[in-house]
Formats: sequence, C-alpha cells, structure tokens
Amino acid sequence: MIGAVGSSVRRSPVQQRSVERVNQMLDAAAALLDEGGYEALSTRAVAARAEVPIGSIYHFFRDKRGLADALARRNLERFLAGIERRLEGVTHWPAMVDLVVDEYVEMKRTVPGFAVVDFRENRVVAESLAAHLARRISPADQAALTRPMTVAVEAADALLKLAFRESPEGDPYYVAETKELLRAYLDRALPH
Amino acid sequence: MIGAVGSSVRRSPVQQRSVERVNQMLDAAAALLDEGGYEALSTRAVAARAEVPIGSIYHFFRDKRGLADALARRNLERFLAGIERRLEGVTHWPAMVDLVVDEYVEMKRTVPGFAVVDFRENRVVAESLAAHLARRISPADQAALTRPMTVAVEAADALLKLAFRESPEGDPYYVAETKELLRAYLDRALPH
DNA sequence: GGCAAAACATGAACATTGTTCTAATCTCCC
DNA sequence: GGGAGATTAGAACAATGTTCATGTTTTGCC
Repeated sequence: MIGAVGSSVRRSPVQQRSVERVNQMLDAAAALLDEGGYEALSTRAVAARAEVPIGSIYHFFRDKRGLADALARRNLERFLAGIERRLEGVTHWPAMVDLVVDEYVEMKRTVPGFAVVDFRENRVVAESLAAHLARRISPADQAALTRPMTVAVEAADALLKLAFRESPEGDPYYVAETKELLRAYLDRALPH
Repeated sequence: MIGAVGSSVRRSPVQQRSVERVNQMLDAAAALLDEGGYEALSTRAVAARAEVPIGSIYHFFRDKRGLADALARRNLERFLAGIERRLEGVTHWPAMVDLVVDEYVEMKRTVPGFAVVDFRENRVVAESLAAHLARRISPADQAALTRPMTVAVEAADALLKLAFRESPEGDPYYVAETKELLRAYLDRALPH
C-alpha cells in the first residue's frame, strides 16, 4: 500500500528530509481542509503552511488532486489499521457494525482532514471488511459479501458525514441511526 | 420557491430576453457538469457555451457557487414536482420508496446536471416527503417523521450516486439494493 | 576524504480561471 | 419618443494552478 498507486504521486521521497517535508505538506493540506473545505485548499496555502516552496509540491505530487488523493490514502490506511486493531476477537457482524462506526467517529474527531475519504477509498474499506467477514465469521465466498458491504459502507459514510455537518462532535442521533440502518439492512442482505 | 433564496442570486431577471439567457447559462452549466464534473465548470466555459459574455454571469449570480446552487435548485424543483405527480393516491410508505427511487433514476438519466443536488437540497426533499407522509398516511406529527426521512434520503442519495458511478444507466443491483435498504430501515424507524 | 550522479530545493514566470468595473446599449412604459 | 432602469459587453485585475531552469544537498562509491 506504499508504492505509487495510479498516478497521483510524481516521485516518492527517498531521502529522510524529503519524507518529512512530504508529511508536512499532507499535514498542511489536512489542516486547510478542516478549516475551509476543498475550496480553501490552494497549493500556495499548503506550501506556506508547510514552509516549503510551491515547486516542492509539484516535485512530489502530480497536481493538486494528487495531493488530496495522497492525503485520502494516508487517512484510509490509518482507518483500516484502527479497524484491524479493534476487530480482534469479533466473530459476528452486529458487533462489527458498532466497531466500524465508532472508529469512524473517533477518526473524524481526531484525525485532521478525515473528510477526504472518497468513493475510491470506500471500495477498499468494503473489500477489507468483506474479507474479514469471510475469514472469521462466514464461510461463504468473499465475492457474495463484497457487494452488500459496499452498499453498507457507502450509506454509512454519507450518514456519518451528515452527523458531522449537524454537529462538530457528530450528532448522536444520526450516529445511532447509522448503526440502526446498517443492522436493519445487513440483517436482510447477508446470508444467514 | 422562486424568490432570491439566501444569496446565491444577485439579481433576478425581469426582462424576457434575460430570462432566456439565464436559462441558457444554467443549461450550459448542466452540460459541463455532466461532461467533466465540478472541475470542468469554469465560468468562461459556461459563458462561451451559453453564448453570453462573462459579465452576464456575474450580473445574475453572486459567483460560480451561486450558479451551481441555482442549477441545483432548478433540478430540485423538477424532482419535487415529479414526485408530487407520482404520489397521487399513494397511501403507504413502501410504495413511496419505489416511487421516489424510480423518479430519481429517471431524472439522473434525462435531466442534465442532476448530480448537483447537495445536502442543503436533501433536507428539503426529506421535509417534503415527511409532510406528505404526515398528511396522507400517518396522523403522527411531522417532526417525528422528518429525522428518519432525512436519514433515508441521505442514504438513498449516496447509494444512487454509487449506482450511477458504476454504470451510466444506473447499476440495477445498486438501485434494487437502495430500495431494499430503505424498506429495511424505515420498517424499523417509522412509527407503526 | 573526494567526486560524480542522483535527489532535492527554490522561486520567478507563464497560463488559466474567478471576479470586478465602467461604459455603451437595449426594453419597457408613460 | 424619451427617459429610467435593466441589461450587455469585454477589457482589466487578482488569485490560483502549474512549469521550468538553475542552484544546492545528499548519497553511493573509490
């Protein structure tokens, strides 16, 4: 999950100092996104905040979108790692629902720029969860689980974004309803 | 639903010719959005496509966002009108689910730029559906229906966007699952 | 240590886009 | 037909995305 995926990255940093500077750029982008949304994400603002010249951004990232994609990927990896950690010992899916939603809420509260988890990333989450489900819970083939999981993840992402639009800490009602909706749907959609 | 809402519109057209030109601008914006997403929506491109000078856009709209908002509102009104038409005689909510999803799919296929129905618009849809439900189906107070409806609309919007990312005509599996998910959730969330 | 090659830093310069402004033209109504 | 308000028109300014040539630092190697 480290190699240059697709084409959002132009060069990967190889020296120590540049690894740090790339992280500074991602941190700066995350902070700007939290403050003013995607519209506030200007390349010059990122450069100023990270204390690097504009050229450095384009040295490592294809363009502004590539920078945002890289940030999304970094957040995705943190999210998956957090889920993997929490999933220890979980053997039935209703517990999984609580788990994943709670981790999402926690990330939204603590990880800057977590809003940038696009549809491309959602698919990865769905596949990861389907794999876990197939491995430890249901012996069914993973393919049959992936599509319902994709539906669940997409819906959950939208509802939790709604929860955080309503309240900075995540409106408790919408968080609770997200879990309720996921349980109601998966109870019908997953093979028994 | 016509007066200048909030502040996305700078002046409303009063002469006949300018009403037509404003519609040309919205049509051009819709076409560009369908072709290349929000990134392809440049004010100059809209002006060229609508065969008006840039100044005219800023004469009627506050800024580029105001133009997109106005398009979203126009699409929302068509959507609500379509729903209202189909809702004649419907007296229980499962039929409503099919109806609203089908109308959404139809609009996505035929109305240019329908992708631009933001969260602000979703709330209006939810309130409209809650009102209908309160009026003709359940005697319960509308307030108790609005929040579950908001959840349902937000989830449906996300899932149908997924369906249309997968296939230009809307992936049938995801469309069917959207209905399934809505039924499963509303069956639990609505008062019986 | 010293040296060549690769990686990196830097910011001026260019292209595109968002937005404003002032002057000229057109519509509508008395 | 005349005048006030509505509208057209596009040049001009500002901000942003992006590239590029040049200079500096790090790395691997003798």
